[in-house]
Amino acid sequence: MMDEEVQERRLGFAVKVIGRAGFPSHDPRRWRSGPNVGVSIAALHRILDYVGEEKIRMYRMSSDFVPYVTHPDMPQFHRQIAEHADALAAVGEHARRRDVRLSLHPSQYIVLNAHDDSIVQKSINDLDSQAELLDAMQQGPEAVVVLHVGGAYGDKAAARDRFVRHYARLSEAAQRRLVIENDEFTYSLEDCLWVNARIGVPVVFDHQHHRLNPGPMSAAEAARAALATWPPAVTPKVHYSSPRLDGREIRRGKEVRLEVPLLRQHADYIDPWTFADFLGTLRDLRFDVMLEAKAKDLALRKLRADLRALGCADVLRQPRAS
DNA sequence: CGATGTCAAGGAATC
DNA sequence: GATTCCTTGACATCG
Repeated sequence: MMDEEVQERRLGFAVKVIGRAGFPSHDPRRWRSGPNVGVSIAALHRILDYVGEEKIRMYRMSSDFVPYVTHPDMPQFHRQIAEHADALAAVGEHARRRDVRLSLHPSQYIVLNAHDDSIVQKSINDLDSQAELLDAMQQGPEAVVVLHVGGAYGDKAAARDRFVRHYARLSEAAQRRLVIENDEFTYSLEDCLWVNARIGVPVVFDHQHHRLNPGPMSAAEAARAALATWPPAVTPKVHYSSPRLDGREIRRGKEVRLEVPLLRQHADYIDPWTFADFLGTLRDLRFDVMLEAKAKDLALRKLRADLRALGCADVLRQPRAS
């Protein structure tokens, strides 16, 4: 029966618990109040208890988990990971005990392929720190740091080359943890595969980004190509979201138009039919699915319930590890 | 106490 | 060159 559990695909959600009150993701206080990773660790223990109850086995931690840890003007915060090594190892053990796969996704300000070297160096410091955190939590190779390739700066090929060059400056830990994700505007899945071919960094397939910024491959083909970039011993993962369908009406005299950009945003919940169709094309492959929906853990719980109600919960089953 | 302003950070589109 | 959006919530401060 252990084997049956292993056959269930992991579904995950990002950062914020909204299905229950009183589960902050980290210590959110401003620097004047002396925020500390110890508070974030206590918060994560609570979240792990919650996801354990809900049988959720994947969770993206807040990228602000260690407050101000790389802030250039605040060296007093820079040693938190070393100072809390024991507590970090303990919370990491808690996650492993519950079989919860952890990940991190640095914010939009982390741009490894920037022109400005001060931005590059700040980004490297942040990525090194995020990898150091997962190492301190003694997580296996499935705990990855997910990053977009970055800006285009009017010359995508040159910017892509810069990503490859700057990657070499990351710490060993950051290089080992880093994976890249296709984005909705600039770097398509093909671009990510190009980077993978150069430096071996695995690719997270983001379904909605692929639909918004597609190449020649269908979603299923693109997902297969991305999944193949992962080492055989590491379960890959993909990102899945549904578009916001409501629109804000803008009235100008008699004319009424709808704001289209909302479509690029994440919906509150996941459309179970399109989700099931997509997973149905990949039944033979092992991978986890990170859901990106505004309703977070509630969206995950609702998706599971919806798939059961619609009779397609079998798409959450996957082949055994080989 | 409720309302408002603020938060470390970048890129790109728009004007 | 400057402004705004992206997107996010809750801290922090003010009235």
